[in-house]
Amino acid sequence: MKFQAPKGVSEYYPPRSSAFELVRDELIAAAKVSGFSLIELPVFEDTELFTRGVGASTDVVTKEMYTFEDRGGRSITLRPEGTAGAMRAVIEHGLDKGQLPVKIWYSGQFFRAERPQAGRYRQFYQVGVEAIGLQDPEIDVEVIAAADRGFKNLGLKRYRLEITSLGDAASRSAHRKELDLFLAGLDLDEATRVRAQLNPLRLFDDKRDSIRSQMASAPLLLDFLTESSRSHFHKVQELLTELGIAFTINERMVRGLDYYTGTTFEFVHPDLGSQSGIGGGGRYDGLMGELGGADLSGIGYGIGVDRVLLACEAEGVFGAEKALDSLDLFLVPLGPATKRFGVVMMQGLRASGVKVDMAYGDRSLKGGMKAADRSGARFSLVIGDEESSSGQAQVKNMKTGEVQSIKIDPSDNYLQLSRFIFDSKVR
RNA sequence: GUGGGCGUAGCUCAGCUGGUAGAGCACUCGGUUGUGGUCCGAGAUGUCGCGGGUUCGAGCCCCGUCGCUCACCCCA
Repeated sequence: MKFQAPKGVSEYYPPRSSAFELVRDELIAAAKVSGFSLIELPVFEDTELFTRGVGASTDVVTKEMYTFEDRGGRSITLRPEGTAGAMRAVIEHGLDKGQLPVKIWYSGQFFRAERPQAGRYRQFYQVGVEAIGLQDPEIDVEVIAAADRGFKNLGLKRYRLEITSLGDAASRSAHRKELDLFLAGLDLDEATRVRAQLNPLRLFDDKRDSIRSQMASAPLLLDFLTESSRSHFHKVQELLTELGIAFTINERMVRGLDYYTGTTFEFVHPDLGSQSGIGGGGRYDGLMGELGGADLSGIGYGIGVDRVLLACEAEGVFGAEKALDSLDLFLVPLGPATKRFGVVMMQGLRASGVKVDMAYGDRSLKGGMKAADRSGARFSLVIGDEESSSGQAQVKNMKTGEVQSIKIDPSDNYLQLSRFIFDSKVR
């Protein structure tokens, strides 16, 4: 029996894992620099949290949740998204009773039992933020800008931001009335009609030509916004423009989770295959109340790290992958005695923060140098009997090939060598 | 849940109208005394996804099955 990873999971192993790590850390860094604090959450929750929070009619809840019974007979679900769990924690620990807004970020694995496809996995990785307790359009823009900053810092260029407003409850019910009337006159198959009853907005996102052409003349929610919704959305656009964040209005944008209201947005990338969304989010006015907390509004996003990685690779924003987290130094010992010398030396260097590894096994000099090359280390250093006894060695710059004599002295923790390496890093 | 494509060496794949398996990359060693990348030489590696059938003979044909993948529904 040969074991295989479960269907539809993404795994990252060297060398690509360092690219994944970089993407994740950059997205997190953007959240942190925007003033969000970490909230560390469980990957499973009470099933009802999601049926109530995400919405019982959504596809996520009806057919995509990993749900099981734990030993105490409780129904448990692996989290399919982050906001519901974050709100639960905020309410449970009374963060909503402190100073507002509450600004938190999270990251980790999420789970949806779907048929896998390019960029769509059953276990996927997300970095998200939530800002709770403010109605101002400024906070909408701040959240969007935080996501945008992450993408920009990674060097992405070809992504696009799409925004819309789902309005307040009055806007939506006015629109729904018109939309239901319109849909009643369409030629739809049974499954689609059922879907339309649960949430008619979903039909805007259908990719089938027969539906698309019929929906072309459907009444748009944006045309039904109340005065306050309209003005909020307008301010969001103004501020985005002022910040130089390009966007397009997608009046047909649909999100898969029921809790979204008002400002809603999605970042899309053209090079990912069918799943073009790399991140998205929006405002959720009723969610906190629905989950038993104070009736506060919030806004947040979730960014798919797996997809952003694909986007980065499609755009070629990384250089050689092995350079991403490459070693500073690679030691090539000759013979057993110098191997011991090398192990001791590495500990000394690591203590001062030098990233160092060495050739193990009994490799020839050529083999050792080859290993040094493959490791991607910036410098190599051969240690034989001569070096260990004289305390003098040649550091070789692996890129330029130039060598330099340097003192290696255990008693000062190889100070000269580590200095040399750090100095060369600055350049 | 529905539909398409594909399963041959670690990876990417070739294998003509059936005659019992190959390339490139990667890997290891070497090209005479201690310096990698290029070049040259040598070497190791496969239950040709699995099960059954047709045939003197199946990687190739047929049936089934499992897996991967892409797309639809939907979504990060």
